[in-house]
Amino acid sequence: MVLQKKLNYGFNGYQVPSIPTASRSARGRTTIRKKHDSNQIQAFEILASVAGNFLQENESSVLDNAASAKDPHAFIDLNIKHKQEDEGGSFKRGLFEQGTFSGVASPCVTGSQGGHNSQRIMGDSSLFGNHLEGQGQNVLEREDERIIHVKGSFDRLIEPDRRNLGSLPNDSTGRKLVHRDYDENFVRCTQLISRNNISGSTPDMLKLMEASPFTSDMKNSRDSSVHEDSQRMYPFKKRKFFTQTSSSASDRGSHCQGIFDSSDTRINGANHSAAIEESSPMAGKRVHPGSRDCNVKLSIKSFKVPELFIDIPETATIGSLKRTVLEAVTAALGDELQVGILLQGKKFRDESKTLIQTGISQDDKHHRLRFMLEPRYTQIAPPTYNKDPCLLTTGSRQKIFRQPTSLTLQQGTYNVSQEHSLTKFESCVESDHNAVSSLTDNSVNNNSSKCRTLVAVPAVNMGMGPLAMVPFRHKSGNRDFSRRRIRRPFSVPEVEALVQAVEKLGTGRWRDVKQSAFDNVKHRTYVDLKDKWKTLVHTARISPQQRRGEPVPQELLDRVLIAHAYWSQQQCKHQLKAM
DNA sequence: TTTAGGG
DNA sequence: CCCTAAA
Repeated sequence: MVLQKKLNYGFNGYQVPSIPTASRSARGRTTIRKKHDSNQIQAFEILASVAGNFLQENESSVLDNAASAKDPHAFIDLNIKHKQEDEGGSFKRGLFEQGTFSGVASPCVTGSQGGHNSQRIMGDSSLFGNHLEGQGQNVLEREDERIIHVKGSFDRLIEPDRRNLGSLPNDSTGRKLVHRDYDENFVRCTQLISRNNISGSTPDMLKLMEASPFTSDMKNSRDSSVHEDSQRMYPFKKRKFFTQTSSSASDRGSHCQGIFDSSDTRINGANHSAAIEESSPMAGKRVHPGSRDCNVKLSIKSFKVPELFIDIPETATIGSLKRTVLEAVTAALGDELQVGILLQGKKFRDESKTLIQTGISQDDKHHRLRFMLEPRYTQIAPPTYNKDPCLLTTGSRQKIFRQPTSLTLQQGTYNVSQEHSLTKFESCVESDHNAVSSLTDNSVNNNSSKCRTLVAVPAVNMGMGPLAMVPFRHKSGNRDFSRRRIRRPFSVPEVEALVQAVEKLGTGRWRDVKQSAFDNVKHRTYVDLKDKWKTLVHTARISPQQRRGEPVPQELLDRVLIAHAYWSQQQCKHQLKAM
């Protein structure tokens, strides 16, 4: 029942320090528990070197350079961008100063939300996704086994959601079509393996990034599951403490929860670009004294995670796999991490020095800039964010607690025939064609014109400094967090069903509409349907050229307008009667 | 919980 | 899609 085949994934990611242990509860659930004495974080290093303007001048050398790294454990690809100060898209150093590490973990591109005090950091999961997807076929191939081990590079266990494990179906027979919904995916992650066991199979990250196997190999796969969420992002959304204990979305119960700090933080992202920006109070202070016209932009393009073992049912979707991995990565990064700076092998402690003063910003390939992830000294005063971007830290203001997610996989044969009636969806196997289209717009912030890249070379495998032993999470308590649901564009058949239902029931009875046409579609809530109708009406009113996504047949849009007009009128009549 | 709307 | 005030 449990795996035998191990799939190797090259996660571009951090070497994740903390290693919780997994255990099984009586109910067979896998839970994550911190090992008593491994409740610590191993510091690890990311070695980087300034490599000049390669993005522009010699990108291939960068790739080669990085690719030649022998130690797969941790290398990080950084961009340093010199950018003329311009109000529009200037880099905000805030992130580095305040440093949500999660933002680093997920290559981030964020647009500053003008006028918002809150930060919205969109992290990118595609980085993981591409790799996973690239080998996702392997997963799909394993149909004879219930569980598949996914071996990545990650020093950490992932924990499934305890809440829904119980719902893991034992049997797929006799089930009717089910949605392949993340929320129904069950993922079990149990053990981890030595970090050294990379099997040499850890794909070169950079190459993967270039090749993006998923897009090339999976694109034509018949199994839409391969497509599923290929380009999706999994933003984390922070919740306000003490508010909203439940969500209206019915299918969110199994989402992992956690807590972010009180600022509104989002993680989201774009493909492989790793520009990191942040809108924050710090944004206004980004000008370095003495170098006010030249910012150094650092962006972590990629990173590798040592090893990760996941037990995952073969019936799990690629999407759930991705999510699991992402979950693990983000969870592992958690809080309590900070980044130390090593310059030429020595820890650089003077945070007041500027990049220029330290030479980091210079076009110098010999600086050997390193970053070191390390536990945060709890007894240490919070880093001074305002001073120097050299220290990335999760910072006290940016606590991000995460809990492993639970993905329950509704086992069941995924029926390709996609039987659906116009009025009732019992199976929704969309292939999300249009999800792809929205992704071209990444790396927006990569103004490569003045971009330098720090090529990370593999870190010397050590990093067990004195800081290595620190409780991973000594602060327990509120960990509630939920993530934004994945985007699931409505397919045409769904739209048709919706239209038909609304034609029949009207626009004010979304619960009935849901029940009528989407009763078995768990990921479509009545709110979703209502929202979709709203957008449909809007879509129908705008010119076809302005429409995006999978085109909805004009005929349907016409019906939308008609139905909308009709029911609006009915509503008016009712209101008049009531008066 | 649903509805209705703004974000 | 999310968040929420209202119903």
